[in-house]
Amino acid sequence: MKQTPQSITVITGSTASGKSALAFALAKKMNGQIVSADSMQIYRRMNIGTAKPNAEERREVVHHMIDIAEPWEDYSVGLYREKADKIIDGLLSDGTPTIVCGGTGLYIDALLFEHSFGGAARDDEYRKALQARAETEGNAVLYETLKSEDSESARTLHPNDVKRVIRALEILKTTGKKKSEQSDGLKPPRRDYRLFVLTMPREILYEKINKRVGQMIANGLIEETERLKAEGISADQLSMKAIGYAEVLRYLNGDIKKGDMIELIQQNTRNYAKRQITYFKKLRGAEFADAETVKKILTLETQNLSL
RNA sequence: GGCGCUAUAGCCAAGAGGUAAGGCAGGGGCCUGCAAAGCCCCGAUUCCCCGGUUCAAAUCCGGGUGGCGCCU
Repeated sequence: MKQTPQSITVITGSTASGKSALAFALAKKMNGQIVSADSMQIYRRMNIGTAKPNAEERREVVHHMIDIAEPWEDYSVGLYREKADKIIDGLLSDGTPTIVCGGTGLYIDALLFEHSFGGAARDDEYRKALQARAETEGNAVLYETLKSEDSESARTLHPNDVKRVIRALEILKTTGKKKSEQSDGLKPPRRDYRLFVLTMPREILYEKINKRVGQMIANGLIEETERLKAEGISADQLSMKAIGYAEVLRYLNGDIKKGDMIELIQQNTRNYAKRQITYFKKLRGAEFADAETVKKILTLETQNLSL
């Protein structure tokens, strides 16, 4: 992908890979703005655990797609793309350098490539019904149903991946069409982009993660979670499934000890980082490099651009 | 020094004459409106070492080594 004025720079990487700092430095230098691609930083009042840029940073550089939802709301990729798209189009139209930064692979995927998302919104009633059926009759039964109606989609899913089996059936019901028929196949790009994935040796990354979790606790993650809990936000809400919050909630309920809580957060974060990396590998056009290298590449390019 | 117990994967751990459960950590992967979620796959040709008994030993016997406990 060519770096044109109409092109966006995407900086991603696993948690603790240093992407936020790099994006910030870059935005400042280029006088650009940042569009976050993070499924948890969208929630207000969840600051410490999501490693959200602080007030100072947000004063210096405009950050979009942060604090746009309440912790009790159910956000989704579809909503994200809709809103982020408008912002990006706006920025590009008046020539503002646009930097997308975040670690939610699906969000970046949705921004960069065509996704029909089945053309169907959710149907909570139906989902609940199917969920109940899976629980009483077993995952296999539900899977067989999908198999008979949409064998194509069934083939790409595992019977135990109930969530997706349900979604495929949901699409079938609400649109009358098979999910497999609506898939976009090769997923053509929908924007000009330059996509960087920040890398670092696994052991170092894990060390950084472990350290950062300790920092979050010291910075008041427990207190922040207590405040959210006092607001009435419960563990089954999507926002509270976020790593850090989920474990602190268990600690506050007396289910686990503090030491175990910290270790659990660290471990879950490590596992998550691994999953993120797996996702990034399949993003087309991704360039993998360590933060220093990416910084050098981008610095050179922005200099060329301003000439 | 004597006596007792113990030794199985990076860690925890089942096993008790018939050909090495499981969990965790770790690794690989999937994903089209909950994605920090959800889901799938992968570790011991070998049980501390040496010898013996047996058709057959991680399992029984003897010796050695390490660990734990007790005694003097």
